[in-house]
Amino acid sequence: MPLDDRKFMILQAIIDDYITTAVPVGSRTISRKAGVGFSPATIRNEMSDLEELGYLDQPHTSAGRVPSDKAYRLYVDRLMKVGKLTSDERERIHDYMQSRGAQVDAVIRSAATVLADATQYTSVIVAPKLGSLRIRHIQLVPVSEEMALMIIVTNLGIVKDAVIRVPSGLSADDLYSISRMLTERLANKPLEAVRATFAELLQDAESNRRLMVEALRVIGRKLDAEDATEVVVGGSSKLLNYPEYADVEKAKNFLAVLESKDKLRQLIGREEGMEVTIHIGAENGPEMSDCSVVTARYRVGDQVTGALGIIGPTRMNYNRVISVLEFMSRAMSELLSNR
Amino acid sequence: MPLDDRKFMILQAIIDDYITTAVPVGSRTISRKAGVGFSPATIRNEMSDLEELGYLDQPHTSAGRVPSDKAYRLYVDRLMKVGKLTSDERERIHDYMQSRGAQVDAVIRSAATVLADATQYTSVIVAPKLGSLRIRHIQLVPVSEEMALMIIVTNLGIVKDAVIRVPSGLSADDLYSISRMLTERLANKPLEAVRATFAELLQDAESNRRLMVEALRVIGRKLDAEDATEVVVGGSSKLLNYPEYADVEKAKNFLAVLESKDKLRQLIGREEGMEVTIHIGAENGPEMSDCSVVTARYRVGDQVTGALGIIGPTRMNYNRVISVLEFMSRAMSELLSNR
DNA sequence: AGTTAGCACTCGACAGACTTGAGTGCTAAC
DNA sequence: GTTAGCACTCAAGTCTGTCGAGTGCTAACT
Repeated sequence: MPLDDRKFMILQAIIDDYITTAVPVGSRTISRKAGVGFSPATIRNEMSDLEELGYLDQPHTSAGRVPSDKAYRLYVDRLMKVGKLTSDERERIHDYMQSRGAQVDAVIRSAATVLADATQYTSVIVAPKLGSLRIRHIQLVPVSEEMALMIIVTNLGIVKDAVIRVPSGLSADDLYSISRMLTERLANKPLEAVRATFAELLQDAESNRRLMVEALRVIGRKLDAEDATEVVVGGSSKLLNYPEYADVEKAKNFLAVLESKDKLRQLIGREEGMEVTIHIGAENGPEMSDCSVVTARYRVGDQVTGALGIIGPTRMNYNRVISVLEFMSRAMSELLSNR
Repeated sequence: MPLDDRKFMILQAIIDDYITTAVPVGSRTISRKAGVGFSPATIRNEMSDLEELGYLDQPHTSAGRVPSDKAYRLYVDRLMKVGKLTSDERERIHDYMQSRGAQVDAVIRSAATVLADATQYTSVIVAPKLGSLRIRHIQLVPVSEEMALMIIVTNLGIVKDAVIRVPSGLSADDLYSISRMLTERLANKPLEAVRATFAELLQDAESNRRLMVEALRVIGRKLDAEDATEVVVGGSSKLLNYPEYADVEKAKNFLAVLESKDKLRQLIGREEGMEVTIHIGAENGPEMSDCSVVTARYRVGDQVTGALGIIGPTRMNYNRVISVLEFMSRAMSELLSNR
C-alpha cells in the first residue's frame, strides 16, 4: 500500500492539528477542515491505513490518533516548508544580540535567552572548544598587591582571562616584561599544547620561575574547565506551559536532564555538519523519547564550532524552530567571527 | 490566655513535625512523641487554644493542624536554636569556592550553586552595585586589528572588562599610552562619576578623540547594565521536590517569579543589615505568600554589599538555611574583600 | 482543677458503579 | 470509491458508599 496524495494530505492535516492542540485528532475534525472534501468515514479508512503504515498511533481504541515519530520524520523531511522570520523579528534579534557585546560568554548567554524567547521552547547552547585556537598574546594586568589578571588573546580575537597570584613586590613594569616573555614563549602555540610543553617552558625561566609556574598552571586549569565545555540553558521552565508536561514527574525528569551538562552536550553537540538537524522522539535515546531535539552549529573563525539547539515536545512547531535556529546560527557566527 | 511552657512545647513539636513531613499533624502524633507525657485529648485541648491564639490553622475540620505564619515567626524568633555546619561541610564549601577563582561574577555564580546544593532550596544572589568603587587602573589590550579589550581595575581589585572598537592602525604602544592617559584622567574617580565628567574629559583629548569617546561610552553602558544589577539563581528546580508544589500551576507561578530579575532583586535585596533576616509567607507580598525568603548580605570591601538568599516553602528548615547563609555570607565577603 | 476515656461527628481520600461522549471498525447501500 | 448507519470501546466525569484520621464535647477519674 503506497502513500498516495490523499494520504499525504490527511497526514499533514492530522499533524498540523496535533501540533497546535496536543489532543488526539479524530476523523470528524479532519473531515470538517476546509479543503478536505470527504466524510469522516472515508477519513477513518485512510487513517486506519496510515496507522498500519506506522504513521499514526492510537493511545487506545476510541481515542483519536496521534502522529508517530515516523510521521514527524516524514513531516520534517518532506511535508514541511520552512518559512522565514519576518524582517521585523530578524531585526529585533539582531539588535539585541549586537547590544550585548562580542565576547564569547556574553554572546552565548544572550543567544540562549533569545532562542528560548523566540521559540517558546527550552534552548541549549554549547560553547565552542577553544583548545585548537592559537595564542597570540598574553598580558598580565596588575589588580592588587598580590594579584594580576592574566589575559590570553587568541588568533581569533577570543579572550580568556583568569586571576592569578603574583609575588608581591613586582612592579607594573615587571609584569609587563613577564607578559612579553610569556607571549614570546607561547605565541602561536595551540592552547592545548601549552601543557605538553610545560616542562620545556619552565627550564629557562630563571628569575620568575614561581610566577611562570603559576601562570602555566592556571592556563592548564582553564583548559580542563574548557574541556568540560560550557553549556548554557535558556527558558528551562518554558515547557511547563505544554500539556504534555502537566505531570510533575515528567517535568522533574526533564529538568533533571537540563541540569546535567554532560547529557546536554551529548544531546546537542553530536552532529558535526552546519545544517539544522532534527532528532525526533526515540532517536534521542530512551530518556528523552518524548522530546524532539533540533540542533544547528555556529562557527567561530573557520574551524572551531559550537552547537545550539532547541528541546521541546515531539509535536513542536518544527517550521518555526528551524527558521529561528538557522537565523541564530548565522547571527552568532557573524558576531563571533567578524573581527 | 497566655502562652505557657506546655503550649510552647507542643507548638514546637507540631512545627518540627510539619517541617519534616508537610502533612497536617494530629493530636495523636504529638502525644506519641517521646518527651510528651499527655494523651491525645489533652493535646487537643491545647491545640484548640493555640488555634484560637492564631498559631495554628486547620485546613478543614478533622484534618490535623498546620502552623500559621505567626507560628513560624515565633519559631524563628524564639523557639529555634541555630546550629553550626559540620566542619567537614564547611571545609567542602570553602574548598569549592576557593577553587573557582576570585572574580565577582565567578564567585556569585558558584555561590548560587553551592547554596542551592547545601540547602536543597532555590538560591538567589544579587550582585553588588559597583558604582561607588573607584577606578584604579585602565588598560587596553589589543585583541585584533580593530578591537581592544578594555580592562577597568577598581580600588577593591574588582575587574570589569569590555571589548571596544579602536581605529585600525594603532600599535600596541599607542594603546599603552592611551591607557596611561585614561588612567591618569579617571583614576580615583568613582565609576558612576565617569559619565558626569564626560564632556570635561573629552575637551583635552586631542589626537585620539574618537577612541576616547568610544571608551567612555562603553564605561557608561557598563554602568547602566550594572544598575540593573545582576541576579543569579541556583537550583531553580529544587522546589519541585516538595509536595507543596506538586500542582503544576503553583510551580509555574514560582518559576515565573524566578525569571523576573526585578522581582527577585526586590525580594532578596530589600534588607540592608548584615544579619540574616527572614520573611515568612504573607510578609513577602501576595505573590509569594506561601513561600519564605531568608536573606543575608555579603561585603565587597568596606561599603559595598550584595545580597544572597534562599526561597522555599514556609515550612522550610530555617535552622539549616540560616546556618548555611551565615557561613556563605562570611565566605563570600572574605573571598571578595581580601585582596 | 487538671487529665483522660469515650463517643458522636466531620471530612478527605479512595473505590466501585454508572453515564456520557468522542471516536472507532465494519457493513451495506449509494 | 464514497458514505451512512450502527454497534462497540474506552476515558473521563459524576455519584455513592466506605474507611480512617482527626476533632470537639462531656463525663468520669485522680
